[in-house]
Amino acid sequence: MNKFIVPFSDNLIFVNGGFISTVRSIPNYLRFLSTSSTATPNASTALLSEEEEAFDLTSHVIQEKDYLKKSPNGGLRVLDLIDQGVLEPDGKLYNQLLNKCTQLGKIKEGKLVHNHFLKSRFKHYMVIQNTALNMYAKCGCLDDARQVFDKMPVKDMVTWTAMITGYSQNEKPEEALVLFPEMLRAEMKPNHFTFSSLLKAAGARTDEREGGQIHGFCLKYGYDSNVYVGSALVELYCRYERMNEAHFVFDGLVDKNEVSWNSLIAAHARKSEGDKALRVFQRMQRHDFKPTHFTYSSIFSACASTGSLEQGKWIHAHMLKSGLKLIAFIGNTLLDMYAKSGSFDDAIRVFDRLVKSDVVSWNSMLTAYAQHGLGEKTLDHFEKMKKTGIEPNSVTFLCVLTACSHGGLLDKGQYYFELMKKSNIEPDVSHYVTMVDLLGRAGQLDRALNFIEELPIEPTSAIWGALLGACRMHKNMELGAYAAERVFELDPYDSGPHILLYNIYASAGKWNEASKVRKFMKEIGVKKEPACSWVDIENSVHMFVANDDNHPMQNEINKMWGKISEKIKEIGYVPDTSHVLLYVDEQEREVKLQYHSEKLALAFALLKTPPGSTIRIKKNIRVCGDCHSAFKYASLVVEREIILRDTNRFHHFYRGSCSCGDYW
DNA sequence: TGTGAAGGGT
Repeated sequence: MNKFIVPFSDNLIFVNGGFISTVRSIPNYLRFLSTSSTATPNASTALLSEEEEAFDLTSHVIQEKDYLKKSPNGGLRVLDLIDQGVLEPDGKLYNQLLNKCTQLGKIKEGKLVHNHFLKSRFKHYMVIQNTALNMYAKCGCLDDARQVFDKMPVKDMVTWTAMITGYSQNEKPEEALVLFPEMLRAEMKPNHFTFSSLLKAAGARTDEREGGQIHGFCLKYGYDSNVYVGSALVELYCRYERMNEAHFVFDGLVDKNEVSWNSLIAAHARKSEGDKALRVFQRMQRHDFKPTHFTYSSIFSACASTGSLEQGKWIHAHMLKSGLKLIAFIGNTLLDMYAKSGSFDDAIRVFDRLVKSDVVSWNSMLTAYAQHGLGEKTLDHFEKMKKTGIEPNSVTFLCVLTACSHGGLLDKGQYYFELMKKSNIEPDVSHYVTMVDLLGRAGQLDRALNFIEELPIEPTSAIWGALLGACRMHKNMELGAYAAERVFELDPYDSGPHILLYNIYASAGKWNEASKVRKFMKEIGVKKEPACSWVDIENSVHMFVANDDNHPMQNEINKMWGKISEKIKEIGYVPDTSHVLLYVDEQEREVKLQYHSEKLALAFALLKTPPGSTIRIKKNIRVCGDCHSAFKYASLVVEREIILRDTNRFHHFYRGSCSCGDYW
């Protein structure tokens, strides 16, 4: 493991892993700051809404000043009372008022209080100036905060830190980092507050040297063992996706708290490392730390990404026992986990039990309906949402349009696209892609092309890709080739469009053209992602790749599929060999079909799960037409519900039919 | 009387 080297001079800056660079003076440090900037969300006011409803500046002051009880008016009555000479203000009062405005995000009132303060005899009080600066920064008014900062003739360490924090928390990491050397030049000594904000800022940028340098300063000033700074360091290395370093810093922390644990769990969740996230979660409890909203939110998100339904259910039970309320903060990820793992009914139950839902909860539910092919139900849900007064946003409309596209609801899709524009929500690329998909799937290929040509933006590869997909579906070779060319001009290295074009040619028997596509792919070095399926059995994931016969139970799997195949043929299944897009004879095509990864996964699941239980399979590409047909018959023969999640949506096979109504 | 770190939907 690498050691951290402590710099003992301002002229030397070291980072994790050893010496990176020598900086002779502080201005040189600035050269390390590149210009790109990445955003970090700030959710500090997430749980304030109930208190906000009860906003009343006066009532806040009343608690401490009895004579104000006689003044029933709220809001800025306090300022009037000062003007009328009824109330003699002191510095503490201005601070209280400014802080209350900060806490409730009441910037308009805050500005009035600030202006009043500037006319008062306390206007030179640095502490109150700091409070005002902090108020502007917390409310996202960075220009106002900066104005306060620039006008302050005397600044202390809190002034500098509040400004740095303001930038850090408002997605201006570069500005935060630039201020640090200035602060040092002004001979201010940074403290643990300064470092936690600087580390957050550094974590939002791509140049890892910056974070390393700040880490060096933390060590130099002796703040690395502070619990806030330590957690920020863990988070920094998580943001850089350097998990070994993150664990190394974490293990070295004498003082850990929930935040340090949550950072690690969230980072593994972001990287879709569900098993690692779960391991940290279990360790956290062994060390007697209580999981918080953040912990559960991350854990459910990790389970959603890996489709670990059983583990997710176990943690859900754990959460219920802990007594934490099902607020949107956790509920939305829990809902998403159930939806993504195919437990649609559980997703609805979570939604219905949410203590307070927000626009994300509604959008998540809309997504769940849309992905399960329930077009009309998605639209009902959307109408219900509007009645509750929750404002739809651009994601809401994307969910609605996706539902229309997947459900074949052409007219309704067009209606909602217009409604979106009328609601002053500007469509973005994702909406345009969905509209092309909607028109294309419905077979309106010319209209889809027309739509693209009239777009107010330059069409992207995703937009042309949607048209290409539709051409594959409707076997339109000429337009497909045209769309493919546009995609290749914009993004030649994505394998998907090449495969689509190959499939268009191959399914039409145009083997010369098809082989040209293969040749072109080889020339530019694009490789086809192998098709694979997963099935989760007894807490372990089993993966199957098409035509792969390396599984230890391969013989049993083949025998099982052989049995199923015979039975489904008896009731009408006919292998559709047009889905084997290889230049091979008919008999070999049928053999190829039976080794499709989803069929192998299904046969294995039938061997390993009790009769009657639901089978859940995941696939990395769209299900093929033959497998879709075979699964419908299989669900009848084996009397099981089979849920298949592919890249686009869910298919629920039950009693011989599929929830998608064969439209996908 | 003032300053800090952790989560989510297509």
